[in-house]
Amino acid sequence: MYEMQDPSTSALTELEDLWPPLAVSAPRPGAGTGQQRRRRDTTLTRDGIVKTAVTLAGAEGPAAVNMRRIATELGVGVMSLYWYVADKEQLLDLMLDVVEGEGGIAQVSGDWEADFRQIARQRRRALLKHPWVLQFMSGREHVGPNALLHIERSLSVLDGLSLDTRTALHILMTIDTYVTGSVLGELREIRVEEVQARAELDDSEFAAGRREWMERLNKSGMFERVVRVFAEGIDPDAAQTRTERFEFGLDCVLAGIAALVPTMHHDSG
Amino acid sequence: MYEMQDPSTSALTELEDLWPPLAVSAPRPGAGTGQQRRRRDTTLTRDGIVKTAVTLAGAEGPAAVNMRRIATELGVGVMSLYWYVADKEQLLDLMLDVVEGEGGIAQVSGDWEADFRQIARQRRRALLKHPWVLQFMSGREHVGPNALLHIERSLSVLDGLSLDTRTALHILMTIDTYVTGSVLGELREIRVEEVQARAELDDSEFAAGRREWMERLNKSGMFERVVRVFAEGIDPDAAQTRTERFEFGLDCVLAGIAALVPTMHHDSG
DNA sequence: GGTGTTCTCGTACTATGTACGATTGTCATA
DNA sequence: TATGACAATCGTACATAGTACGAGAACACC
Repeated sequence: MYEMQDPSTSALTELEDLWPPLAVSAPRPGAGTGQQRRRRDTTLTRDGIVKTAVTLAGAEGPAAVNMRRIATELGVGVMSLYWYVADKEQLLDLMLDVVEGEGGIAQVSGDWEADFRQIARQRRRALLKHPWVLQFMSGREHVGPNALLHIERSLSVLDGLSLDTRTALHILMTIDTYVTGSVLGELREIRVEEVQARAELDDSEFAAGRREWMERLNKSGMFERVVRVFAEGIDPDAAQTRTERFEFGLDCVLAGIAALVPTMHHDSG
Repeated sequence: MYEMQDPSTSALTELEDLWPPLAVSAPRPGAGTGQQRRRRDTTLTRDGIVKTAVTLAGAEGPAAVNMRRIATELGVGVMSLYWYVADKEQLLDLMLDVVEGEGGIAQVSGDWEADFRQIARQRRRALLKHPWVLQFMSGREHVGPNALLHIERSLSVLDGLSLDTRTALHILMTIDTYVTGSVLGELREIRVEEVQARAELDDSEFAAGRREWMERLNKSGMFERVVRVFAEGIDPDAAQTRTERFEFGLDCVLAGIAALVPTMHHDSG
């Protein structure tokens, strides 16, 4: 299933004051600084809470991320968490930014196409490693410090092309959009596969249901091509196929950008 | 805010038996067929429930979609819903497929690039019109009949290129991936804008907080380019910019595909 | 009227997030 | 060393979800 991991939240504390206003207010005065006040062996800290939440999400899925469970995991009372975290929303924001910062900062080689390919792959890897991220991300703003670092780094890749700012942003978001959407689809596929695998254990009924479904689709006459796709059978190496597909799409996007760069707005400077 | 709308769920009933097994089991025997049994003026039906839920989501956002509220809206007891719908998950699946079928089926012109552009735009429009869809979609499989129709139609666009099935699927998913990811980002932006607009009413504090934030970013020295982007100011016509950006990315994706088509695997037939 | 099926829904249980406020440990000062 | 202020902890309680259970009403057919 998932492997336990030890998320590095080191960057979290030092960048703490780079969060936008209203998003992640600092903990109550003096909280999290750790040292002076301690009454139990395991001092509670915001980082500790976030780290636990991330680990928990990775190990048992997003559903396990609830305040009571986190508190239990840390051996503290539920409401103690609220000293360090305004509410669950804020905790989720903090969790997301941990993942955002996980990959570290890639080197910029000067070849923007290669650089973007690298960045895109790394981001895909991170999102696949933490399937819960997209679940929590949908519908959140998320401009934590590590997300900003990601943007800054990506913008720097385009330095050589002297594009104007808006165009550069378009390019970034186009790529990021592709990666996000892609992983979203991949995770959906993976989940479906898991369901199938589980159902195929007592396969008779499931397989029969599925066959009957295909039958109905076929009879309706409206799904000629879809039926053909299904008939080709399940992919023996689905993961490999997904990677290929990702690379394929990435090729398309990058090739498209490369083709259009000459026609783009350039910096007037 | 949102406008009330009357989702056309007509296609829902006739396509009901095209759902995959395990996903959306039919309602209890004879339920939803409507006619014979009625005891109150407003006969409860599965379609009616789904339609109400969709309208509710559009009018008051995804948070308003809960069983008690839907029941109230229909003037029935909460548990009555469960005669027609296995659980909330199933209801969400049904809701998604309503939106999926909303745009109707586009004509296929023969120019695959133009056709895909059309399909992509239509899908974007649908997703922007129902912002709750992506919220509910993330992490669901969703292969309802209307989704299948969408796939079938898209596959038919590629008929002329005689690509092998897998490659054709790659292309579809690349485009769909782009659209999904794009709208995901757009909605996030829109939500942020709403928050800002609301906060700018009592602007002093918000503006100050924001200014201070930029200050901190600037001082850290790590966000040269990001700060420059922010400094350029907020977009006066954000919606227009988003459309431009969408079209820009779509151009990139399509251009990329066009460039790579000659190198792709083709049908052996 | 009797009987079985279809449909309705009140009640109650199980999560959840979190407001409130009592309580306790710690430090700076008197 | 005593004391007051503050940092931090957490038990209790409430509101809002989904939904299991099973009693009963309405209906069809005999």
